[in-house]
Amino acid sequence: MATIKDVAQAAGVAPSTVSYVLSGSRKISAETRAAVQAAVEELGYHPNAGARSLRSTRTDVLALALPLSGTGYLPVGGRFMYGLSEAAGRHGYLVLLVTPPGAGDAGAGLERAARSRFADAAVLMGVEMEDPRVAAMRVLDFPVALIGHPADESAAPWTDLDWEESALASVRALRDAGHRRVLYLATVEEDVDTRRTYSVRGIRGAERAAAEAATHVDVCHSSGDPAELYRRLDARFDAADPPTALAVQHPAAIPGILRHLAARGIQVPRDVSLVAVGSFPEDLGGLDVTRIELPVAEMSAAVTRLAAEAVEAAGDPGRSGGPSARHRLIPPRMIRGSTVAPAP
Amino acid sequence: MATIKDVAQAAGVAPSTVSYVLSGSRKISAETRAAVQAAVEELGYHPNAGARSLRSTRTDVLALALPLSGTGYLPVGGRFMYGLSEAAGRHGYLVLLVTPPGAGDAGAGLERAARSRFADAAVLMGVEMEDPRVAAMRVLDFPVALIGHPADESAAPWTDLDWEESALASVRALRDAGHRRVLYLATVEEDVDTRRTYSVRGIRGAERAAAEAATHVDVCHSSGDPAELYRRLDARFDAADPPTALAVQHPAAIPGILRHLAARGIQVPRDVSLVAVGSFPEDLGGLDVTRIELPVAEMSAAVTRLAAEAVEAAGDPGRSGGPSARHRLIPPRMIRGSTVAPAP
DNA sequence: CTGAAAGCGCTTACAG
DNA sequence: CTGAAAGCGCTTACAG
Repeated sequence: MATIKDVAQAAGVAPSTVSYVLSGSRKISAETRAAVQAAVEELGYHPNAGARSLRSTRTDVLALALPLSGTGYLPVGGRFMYGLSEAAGRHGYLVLLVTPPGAGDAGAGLERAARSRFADAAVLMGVEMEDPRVAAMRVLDFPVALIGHPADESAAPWTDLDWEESALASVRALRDAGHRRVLYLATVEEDVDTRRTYSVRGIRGAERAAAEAATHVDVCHSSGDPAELYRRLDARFDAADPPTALAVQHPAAIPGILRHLAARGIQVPRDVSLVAVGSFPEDLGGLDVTRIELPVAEMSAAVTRLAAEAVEAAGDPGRSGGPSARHRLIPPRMIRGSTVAPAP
Repeated sequence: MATIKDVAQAAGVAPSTVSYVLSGSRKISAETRAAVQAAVEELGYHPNAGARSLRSTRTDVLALALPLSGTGYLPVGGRFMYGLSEAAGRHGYLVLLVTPPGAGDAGAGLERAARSRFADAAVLMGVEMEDPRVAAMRVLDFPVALIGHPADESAAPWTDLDWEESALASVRALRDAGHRRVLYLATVEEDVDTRRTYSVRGIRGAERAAAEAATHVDVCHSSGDPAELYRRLDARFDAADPPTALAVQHPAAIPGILRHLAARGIQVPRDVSLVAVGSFPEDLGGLDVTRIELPVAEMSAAVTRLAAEAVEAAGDPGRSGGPSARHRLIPPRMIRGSTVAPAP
């Protein structure tokens, strides 16, 4: 593989000059620059990543800390990996996947990635309200940006869909259609239990909706086990006062829910209205569901920008006064489908 | 961040001794080793990745070349990212995502990753029958392993589900249930057109099934646009001799297909039987579909092993005689669900 | 069984 | 406008 020396020799200049041409951090005569660029092209030269990072302490890599799999949001993980890889690429970053450790200690793989300087910053997925990884990275003085809206908004830069407003808007849309008994199906309970930000904030929004209006909102946790989920639904629909509408923050379950309800003779939207909270079109099996979509591309772009800023800030001296805690909270956008009808 | 010098100082030994303790490539007295390990622990030392790779030409990173998104297999990408990250982790590797370039030149991002030595080897997804990335990486002498069964089986090490046998087995299962007119719904046509290995081989299997037996097999390409897909289905079901069974290699479309057929009064399995070729349970919206599952964990483990071997081989001298072209072709395993019934 | 030293390929003050 | 030189943090022959 060609090194900077090879390029320098081919161009008839010093290695340092090649470096300056490539970084653009010094004025170079047009002649010299052209010669160097020709040599670079000719030799297919790309600077060695290890040498560059050793010297400059920049790797041009973002570590993406994956959430534990096995939750109801598995498909989401894949979307963010794609989305972040693309957004990061536009900023000149590559994305390194960091799988969560088997047990206990939050951020073992992440900590290794940080301490070994595999990356310049970490992007955290599956963020919890009080996420231990944030503190762990702060100790290491390692920049982070979160996909998730943590309890302490100034703990680290973050971006998220406004799940609280999303849940609220979903219930309101059903209320405005005349529904007075709404079942809010939250995320799977593992996510609730670990206090994932989207779980907690979605439920919070549902509870706010319950408090504000003439609509009764029953909050029920979903389950990764369809049979268990259907039992919970049945309990509600067997009750004296069954819901007339559903807001569902577990979009992957929606096709199955519709099938289960249909088997009970319950049609959407004839008998029950439905809104999906934070979904992709693909989650819905081609159904034209009224929904709030998860803006993955926008969130990926935002978190990349925040991470890049955090990297810059870590280099600067003016940063010592604590994290700047910029964030981007994305308001919900409702997409009207055909699953909301006036209450019977 | 602690360096090897800090550890050496704390342990009262030379830096080289620390290195030897960590690599295990030299006999070290128990005393010395204990002192070094204590210092490593104490300081939370992790060797700098850049320095290590600069010196040893090992990065402990695998580059995962992503397929273009937007195909019918988007969810699959996410599964492999998770699966590979986990499998790679067990072999001591981290996974770096490499997004395909916007246009033309196959492997620009990949080529950069290879030339800059961001990784020790590349794992290719979305492999085409004659994949230009394989040749590109060979020129660079960069090890690869493929998730996909290429035309030239000895071009590079690879693993794949045996899609040809999978399609064959699916049609045979339907034939054995008495079906004589089977519609094979292949992958989305973009994948067929780019000659993705799973597309081509799935169709090949369907055609073999057509040739071998008293069953008529109609091969139809799927579409990422549901409306278009349903038009194609309608054309078949409106024909004089409509199919009595479907084998579907586009699992994400199955919930929608069932809904569309139901709207036409066609019930599964009463009127039409169905087999899914290469799916995940989640693709199927909780339906108990008779299917051949895509063994992501097994494939991830296999491709990791192949990549690791390719890295070793690249270091060895005995390798110059061309690629060893090991592979692992995984036979289909049929999971019986409730969507296959005797032919009417 | 352990250490001193060279050098991997860069970047960036220092010098002119 | 350009170059010679130091050094980032490791690994690994070389030496004892």
